Amino acid sequence: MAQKDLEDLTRERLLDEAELLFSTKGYHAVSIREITKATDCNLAAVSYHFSNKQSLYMEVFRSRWIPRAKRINKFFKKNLTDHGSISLSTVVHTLVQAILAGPLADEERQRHYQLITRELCQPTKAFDLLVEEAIRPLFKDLFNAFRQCLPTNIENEELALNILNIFGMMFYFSFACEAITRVIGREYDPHFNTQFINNIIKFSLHGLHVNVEEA
Amino acid sequence: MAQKDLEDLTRERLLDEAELLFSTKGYHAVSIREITKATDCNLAAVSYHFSNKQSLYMEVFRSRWIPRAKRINKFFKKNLTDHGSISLSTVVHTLVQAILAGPLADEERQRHYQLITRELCQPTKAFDLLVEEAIRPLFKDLFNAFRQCLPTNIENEELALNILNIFGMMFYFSFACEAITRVIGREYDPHFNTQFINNIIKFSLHGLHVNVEEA
DNA sequence: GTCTATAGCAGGATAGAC
DNA sequence: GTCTATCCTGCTATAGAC
Repeated sequence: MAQKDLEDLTRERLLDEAELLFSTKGYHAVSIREITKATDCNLAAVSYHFSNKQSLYMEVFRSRWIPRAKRINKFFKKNLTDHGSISLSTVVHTLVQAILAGPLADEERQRHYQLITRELCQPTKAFDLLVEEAIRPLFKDLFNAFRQCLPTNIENEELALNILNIFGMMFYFSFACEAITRVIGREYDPHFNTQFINNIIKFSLHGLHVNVEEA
Repeated sequence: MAQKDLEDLTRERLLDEAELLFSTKGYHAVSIREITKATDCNLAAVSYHFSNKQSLYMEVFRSRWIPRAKRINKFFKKNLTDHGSISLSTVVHTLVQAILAGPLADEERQRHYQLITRELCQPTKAFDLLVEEAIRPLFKDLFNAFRQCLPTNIENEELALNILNIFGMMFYFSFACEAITRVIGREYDPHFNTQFINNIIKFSLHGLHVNVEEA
C-alpha cells in the first residue's frame, strides 16, 4: 500500500511538472530530461509510467486539464441555478466569474489557458478530446442559458459568434498576461484583476446589445 | 548584379519559408533542415545568411512581421483621415477592417497573428522589438482616435481595457481559426468572414457603451 | 554564395540490473 | 518501480572544397 502510494506520487508529480513546463514552454521546447529533473526522478520514469512523451502530454489533458475544465463548468452551472431567475446579466456575470475568478488559483488559471491556447493555435489530437469532453458541453449549456434571456429574434449564428467574442476577451487576458503587462505597464495584482474582469462583464453586456439594468 | 539578385532570392525565400513554418508549428518544432528543404536550398544557407536559427527567427520579425504591421497601421490611419469627421463608429469600423480585412490576404493574416500569438503566450526578445516598432505606435494612434469621439469622462484605464477587449476578439478569430472551425463546424469562407467581422464591429460598438447611429 | 562532410551534442527510447 | 547505461536518431553549427 505504501508502495502503491509511492508509485502514484511519482506519477502524479510527473504530471504536475509536465503540465507546468508544457504550458509555459510548449511541447517541443520541453524535453523528458527537463521534466524528470524538475520532478527529481529518473529519466526512465516517463517511459515506465506513460510509455512515451506524446502519451504523457495527452495524459496531462486527460487527468489535469479536463477535470479542471469540468470543475469550471460545474461551478458555472451551480452558480447559475442558485440564482432564481436567469437574466442576461446573471449569465454573463456567472460565466466570466467562472472562467476568470472561479475555482482556480491564479497560476493554475494561467497554466490552464496557456495550454489550451497552444492547442487553439495548432490543434493536435488532444484538442479533439477537449472539444468532446469539456468545450462542447460548456458551449451547449451557455447556448441554452443565453437563449432563456435573450430576445428570440437573435439567430443561432449570431449568438454563437457573441459567445466566441466573450471567450476571445477572456482567453486574451489569461494567456497574454505577461505581454499585456509589458505593453500597458501594469502587473496583474488583485486590483487590476477585478478591474479587467468587471470591464469584460460590462463590455459583454453592452456588446450583447440589450439594454440591461445592473444586477 | 545577377549574382546579387540570386543571393537575395535565396535569402528572401528562406525568410518566407521560415515565417510560414515558425507560425504554423512554433520555433522549437521547426528545424533548420526543414526550412532549407522547403526552400530547396542547402542546409548551410541559414548559417551563411543569418548565422544561426535564433537570428533567422528575429529577422523574420524584422523584415516580414514589422513591415506588415506598419502597413496595417498606415492603412488604419489613412482610412481614418479619409473620413472627414471622426465618429466612434468610424474608428471601430476602420480598426476592425484594417486588422481583419485590410491590406493582408487571408493566409498572410493567419500567419501574421499566429506568429504574434506565440509571442503573446511566451514573449521572447522578439516581442520587445514588436512592442517598440509596431504595437505601441498603433496603440497610441488608437488611443488618440478614441479620445476624440468618446465622452471625456471615460478614464484612460477603462479605455485601454476596452481596446484590449477588441484586440482579444480579433486575435481570437485569427489565430484560433482551425479550432473554431472544428467547434462550430463552419469553414472560414468569405461569407463567414464578413459575418464575424461585422459581428465584432457591432459587439465592440455596443460594448463601448455609447449609443451610436449606423455609419 | 553554395555545397558536402562532419564534428559535437541533445534528444527519445529501451534493455537490463537492482 | 526505480535506476544506470547505452543505442541511435536528428539537431545545430562549422570547416573547407568548389
